[in-house]
Amino acid sequence: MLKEKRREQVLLRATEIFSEKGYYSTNVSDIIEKAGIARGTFYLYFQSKRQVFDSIIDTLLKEIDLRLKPIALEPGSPPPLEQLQENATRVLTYLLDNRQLTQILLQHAEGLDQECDEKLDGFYQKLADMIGSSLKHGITMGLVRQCNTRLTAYSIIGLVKEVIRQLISSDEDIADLDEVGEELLKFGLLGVLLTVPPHYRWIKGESK
Amino acid sequence: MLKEKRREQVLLRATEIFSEKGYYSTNVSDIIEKAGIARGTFYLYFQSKRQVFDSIIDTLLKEIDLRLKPIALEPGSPPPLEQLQENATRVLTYLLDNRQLTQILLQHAEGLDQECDEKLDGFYQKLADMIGSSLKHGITMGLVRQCNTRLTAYSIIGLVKEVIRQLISSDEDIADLDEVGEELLKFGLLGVLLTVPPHYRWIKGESK
Amino acid sequence: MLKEKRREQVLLRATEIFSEKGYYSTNVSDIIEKAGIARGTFYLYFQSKRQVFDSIIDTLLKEIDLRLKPIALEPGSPPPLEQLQENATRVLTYLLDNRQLTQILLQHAEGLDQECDEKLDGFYQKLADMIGSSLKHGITMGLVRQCNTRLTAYSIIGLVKEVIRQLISSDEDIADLDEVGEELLKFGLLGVLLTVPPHYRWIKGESK
Amino acid sequence: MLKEKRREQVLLRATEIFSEKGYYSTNVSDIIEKAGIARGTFYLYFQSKRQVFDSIIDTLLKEIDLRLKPIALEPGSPPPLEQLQENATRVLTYLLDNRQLTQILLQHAEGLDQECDEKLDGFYQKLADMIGSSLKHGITMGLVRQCNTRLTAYSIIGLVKEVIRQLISSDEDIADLDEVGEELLKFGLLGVLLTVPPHYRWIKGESK
DNA sequence: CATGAATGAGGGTTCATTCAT
DNA sequence: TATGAATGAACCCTCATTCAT
Repeated sequence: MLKEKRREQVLLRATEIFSEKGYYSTNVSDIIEKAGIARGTFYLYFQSKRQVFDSIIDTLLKEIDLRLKPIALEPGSPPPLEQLQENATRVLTYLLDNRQLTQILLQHAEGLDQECDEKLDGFYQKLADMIGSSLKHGITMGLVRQCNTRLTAYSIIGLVKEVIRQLISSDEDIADLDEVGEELLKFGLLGVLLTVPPHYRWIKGESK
Repeated sequence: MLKEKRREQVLLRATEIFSEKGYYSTNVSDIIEKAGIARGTFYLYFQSKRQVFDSIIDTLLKEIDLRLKPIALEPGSPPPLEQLQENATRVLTYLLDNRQLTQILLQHAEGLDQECDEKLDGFYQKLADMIGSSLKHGITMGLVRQCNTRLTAYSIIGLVKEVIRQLISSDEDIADLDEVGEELLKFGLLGVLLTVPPHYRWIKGESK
Repeated sequence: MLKEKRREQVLLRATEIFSEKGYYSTNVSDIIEKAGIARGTFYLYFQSKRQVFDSIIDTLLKEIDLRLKPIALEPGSPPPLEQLQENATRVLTYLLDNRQLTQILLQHAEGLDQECDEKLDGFYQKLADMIGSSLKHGITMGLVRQCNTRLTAYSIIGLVKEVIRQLISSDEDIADLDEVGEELLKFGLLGVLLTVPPHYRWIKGESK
Repeated sequence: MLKEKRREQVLLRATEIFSEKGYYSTNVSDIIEKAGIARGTFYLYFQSKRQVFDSIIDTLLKEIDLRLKPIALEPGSPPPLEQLQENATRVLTYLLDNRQLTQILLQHAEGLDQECDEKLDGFYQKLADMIGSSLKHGITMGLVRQCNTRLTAYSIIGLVKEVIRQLISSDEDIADLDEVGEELLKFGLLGVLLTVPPHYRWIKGESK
């Protein structure tokens, strides 16, 4: 449909500008100018400037969601870790293929206002739940060590977010995405230590 | 001096509001109302609304910096990991004791505009360098496994940022900060695996 | 075009107010109120209050310029003095037909700020050059007595400016513009003396 | 008296700034800073910023007035023209010795607002009356040709104002003030023509 | 559907003046 | 008398949104 196409056009242009300047520094004027439409036309397709931003965020979150398949635990399914990594790969590929969207998500959406924050919180919580479940399952299976799964899940999310932020902010094409993925995975799975110290409280004489 | 005290008062109030509503949604009117001063008085202490925000951020970054002592490597120094953890503890304690400041740093400063982003980038880069150096040193000493130190450093930063964000956004008093610290440390050091798998490519038949 | 017409409307109203109150005492509120437009509309047609003023001045100077035809010296041209007087008549008629503009030029533009002063200086300098050239030509032709042409040119300009200021400030319709013109001309050409005194230094025994 | 001295100091400094930036662009801050006094102190000596300006103008007009001696017509007095020129010399010397004051008078006072304009109008009118009387007397004595004395008086004032403006705006020290005076005088007395044309209507076939 | 002129609430900032010390 | 912190009215300008064409 033509209407849908036009709307898409505007969203595309708006994404460019939002990703560069953020929500508040982007004017409707910027958007309509770049989109080549009239002021009034803009309001035919969107109710407000804010709706454009929300639209972009919603689409993005949905796209990420689409790439997150629940970990199948039935016998015969691929190993859970493999499934987890496939999820990660799908999402990361999408994010790196859509840098402007990712930029908006990581730099401009967070802290925008309460409404937006709640939306993101919900999303990350869902993600954390998913990761947490996998961790719990891993623990049950004896693969994963005992840990606070919620905390660990958020650690993983934060770790990935920060690295993506870095990858994106530097304009360099990611030389070797696979290497990055492997590094992250190793870090998440193995930590930084070369060998696990023989006794656990090796740092200082902690009582706990 | 009295003048300094007044300024501090305004900064305190501004911090409250900025942390709640972010930079753009906060009006000078909000600040002066909450601070109980007249409009003109505000501009007696600050050149602009933006300067208030910058002042807050700069102070915060400086306070964090003060708590980051370079890792001493001389013989007789405490173990590097212990020093690293002490740094972390000092910073985290400060951040959790000043939730509003932390909220501003993590939620509202990032993506504010190019200038602010560059400031933060510089700060995190310095932090990453510090962590990276420690990692390199650990590798040399045979404590830390081979890894991309820069990537790993940013992973650690991101991990900590996200967990703090979570701790702060939930209004609950952190039940057991020590536990959180230990969990993070374990995750960073050991990863999530219970045992290191015997052969390295245990996930799927990767070519690399 | 409609847009141009609206702009003209605003300029007209602004001219009224500027001529009465000067630049600084005129508010944008005054202008939009008198023009019957909304605040935002004003900035649709002008970038700033200052631009309105500049626009008025620029147009005025251009209109004056249009009425100043260079003195033609080719054989067959009308006598230079006649051309000069025609220039003067054209300009004066315009100025007296547009009293508010003239008021702005003579009372409010001068001393507004450096930028405006430079603009006016440039204009008057050009005018002085034109008059100066005519004087030089007159001297060559034996019509005009030896004199400092630059000084004399500015004298003429000042003389005219002041008289116009007077004509305009009194609200009375100029009874007899022709008479005024002739008086000015006579004064400029003949001075005030009835007869040239036989010897030059007739006032007091000057050494020079 | 000390109080008077302090006040004088401030007026001096204010004169500097007003002459450079004009009334509206000069802040009380500028004045007190340059005068080295506190904000409150300023208002001990002056009721308002405007009063400072008025004070300056009033003093200036009074000083000029002091230098304008009425033309004595009693037998035995010096020739009126000589008296007139002495007046002019006294005033011009003062104005050129006090360039900043003159700058304020000629560039910034005119058009400031109605009140100030009326004050100046009054002053110039008085001046014009004085010159006009002399002219009338000259006519009676057969020295001066028939003319509209009021118009001619204002012509003379305007002529002098403009030339002074020029002399002052160029920072150059006036090389030869006497020469300027003589030029002006010649222009005023003789006009620009070398010889009076034999028949009066020499420009074009005017009916008058 | 499309346009773009018009709107006006609201924002940040300035600055002459006051007043408690 | 001298100070300078405090005041708040007023200013210019922006910009998301509306609406007549």
